Amino acid sequence: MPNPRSTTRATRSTGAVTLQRVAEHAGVSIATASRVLHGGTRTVGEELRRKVEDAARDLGYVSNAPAQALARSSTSVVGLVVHDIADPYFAAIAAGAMRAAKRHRLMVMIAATFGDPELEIEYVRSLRAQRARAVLLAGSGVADPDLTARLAAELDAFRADGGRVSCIGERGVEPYVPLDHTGGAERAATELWQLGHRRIGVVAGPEGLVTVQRRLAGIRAAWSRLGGELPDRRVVFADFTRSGGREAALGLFAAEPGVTAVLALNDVMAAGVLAAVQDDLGRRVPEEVSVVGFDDVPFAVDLRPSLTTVRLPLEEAGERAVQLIADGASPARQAPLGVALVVRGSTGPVAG
Amino acid sequence: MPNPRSTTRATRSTGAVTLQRVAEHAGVSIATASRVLHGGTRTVGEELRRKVEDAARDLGYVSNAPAQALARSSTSVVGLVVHDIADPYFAAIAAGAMRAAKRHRLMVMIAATFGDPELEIEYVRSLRAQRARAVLLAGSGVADPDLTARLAAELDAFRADGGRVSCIGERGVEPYVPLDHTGGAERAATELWQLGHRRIGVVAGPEGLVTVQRRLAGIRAAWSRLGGELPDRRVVFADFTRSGGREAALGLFAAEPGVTAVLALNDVMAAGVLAAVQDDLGRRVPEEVSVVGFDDVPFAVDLRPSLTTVRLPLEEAGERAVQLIADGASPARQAPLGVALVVRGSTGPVAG
DNA sequence: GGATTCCTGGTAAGCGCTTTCCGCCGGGTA
DNA sequence: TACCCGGCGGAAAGCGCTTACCAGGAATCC
Repeated sequence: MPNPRSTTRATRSTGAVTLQRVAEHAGVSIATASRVLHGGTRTVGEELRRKVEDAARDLGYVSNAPAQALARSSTSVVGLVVHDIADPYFAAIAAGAMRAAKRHRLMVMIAATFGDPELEIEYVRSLRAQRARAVLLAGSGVADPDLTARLAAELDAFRADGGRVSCIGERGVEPYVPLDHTGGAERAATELWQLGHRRIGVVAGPEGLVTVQRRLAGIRAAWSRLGGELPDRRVVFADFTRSGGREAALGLFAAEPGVTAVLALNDVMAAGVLAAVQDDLGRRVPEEVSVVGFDDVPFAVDLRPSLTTVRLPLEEAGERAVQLIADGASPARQAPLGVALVVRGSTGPVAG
Repeated sequence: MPNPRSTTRATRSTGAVTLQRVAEHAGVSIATASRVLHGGTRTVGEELRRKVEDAARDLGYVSNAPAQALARSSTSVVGLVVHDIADPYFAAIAAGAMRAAKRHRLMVMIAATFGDPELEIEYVRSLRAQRARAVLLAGSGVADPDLTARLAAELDAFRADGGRVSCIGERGVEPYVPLDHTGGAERAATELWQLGHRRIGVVAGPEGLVTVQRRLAGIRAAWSRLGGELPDRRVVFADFTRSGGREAALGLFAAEPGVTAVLALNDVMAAGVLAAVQDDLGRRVPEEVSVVGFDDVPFAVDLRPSLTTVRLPLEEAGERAVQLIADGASPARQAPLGVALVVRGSTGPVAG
């Protein structure tokens, strides 16, 4: 008896219903049982089919996914790698992904890196060990050649093992769901310019993140096109969190009190900025200071004043990313998802 | 050649590094290789150990989790069943769970039921097929005997197959992480009473949810203990969403304009209530109407006025639930996690 | 009418790993 | 010197499932 658990298993014999048992119960070969229950390409006669189905029902058969995975060398699991699932940005993406996964009868395994790129690599590796059907990278990468290369190597290995890969936002990985960070940022900056703001500040996320760099580039591009100035001291980097936003805003206004508008690179930070400006600094929004966010997470509309922000169709992005993976084919470039500036109460014309 | 993929695999022979290959490369038996790489109980001599490790590294070996799962009949996957991962309540629980999972080197598979109890059962079944090590039920159940029984049956089957189960909040499933919904609700209601409110309204979630019933029971208990009245028409049920909260509040005030305070049964609904009261109805909070939420999700503090709410330690609950599962032992009853009323700006004394 | 297809059911060879034996070897012990 | 014991390596039997291949029987074709 090579496997000691077989003893154990005999004890709870009711629990471990195998295909074998079903086949015996139905009086057919296990090949036939397999064909009926896991639908191969072959047809099975009406009578036997019935018998097998009845037996499976009677015994309460549930297939053994690992065994199937081993035999078929493929699973129905997709891995989703995010920075932090409690962040509404990633939660929205995950929700979309899970919705699509349900349609495709896939299970979603989520791994949170908490911003650590090493962990991201480790998780891809782990997903490879799981023989996940695909991995979906949701978070922005960092602009580090070494890390990028190591991740790429891991992804290649994953693909070599037959897995698919997709990601949200451009990241040097194909296929991906395009997200126009730059364009959205340009639009936001342009809006501010049109409202008459000339001295704006930027509350940015971690400097290394590609997403941050893109959004920042969009702002810079728009600003210089319009003829404005954006000195480095008006751009402050912090964590992509509420307190990061609050502290960054405080720092920004301490150094540059004359700023009339601040662009936060995501809504969570914007919430912090709003708190800093109104509660800590006692300035009114939007009369004295305008604030713009990014992402349009669900609570943006509930901030006071409600937040003007760049809407990113996050749920849809999540869905698409899964489709990309599931549809087997076409890593065909798709139309970028529409980003739009949602103008709400936190922005207004610059004070006379 | 029984398996057609073996042909395919031969093609990508670089990708599929098996233990077998590692063993050959190292010049040892696969038993030894297994012992070195997957740490059995037996010791392996220094020299061979080295050889195996080198071979594994050179070849880029990654173990095949499904194969291991089959051989050991156990995995390192835990399933987490939530209603909706985009809801900050569940996102927080998930974040905690994933943090703990990382410590225990477990992978988390998340399934979203979108409130459908049938789906919940289906997912438990699916997790059973995956031979998940455990399943963690995060959402509230519905108070339906049939559904409850069927879920219980599925969970028993899961356990019979060797899986563990735990859940957040009492649900007739052991072990569980106690969450004092009732006590929290009592505290919130009491606070309102002490502020002088006598005519309060409740904006509740779906009537069938056990959590909703508990919270409601807490409010009713406190209210009747204090000597107040809470007629049914001042309790309105709706979806646990922002728009559910908004519409419910609108309905509540249409029927009972004299209400001076409303208790929303979660913060997301409270955001909707705040919008309805201030924007749609034009009443001031807290001067004319006080609003209390539940859960203390991250954005509660950013609502205007910032939301008075009952804090539930959600992340911690998620962590504990995973620990319960991982610690093998002790389904010992633990001290309930502390709930606390966080008084902020949305509540005030009843208008003279 | 005999040979060829089809169709459908069964047999059995793996998928990649774990773990039980078994055997060998060196060192105590009697 | 004979014997036993502890350590360490390997052979091999599965874990539960899929599927190529085979084998009859019925239907089809000259």
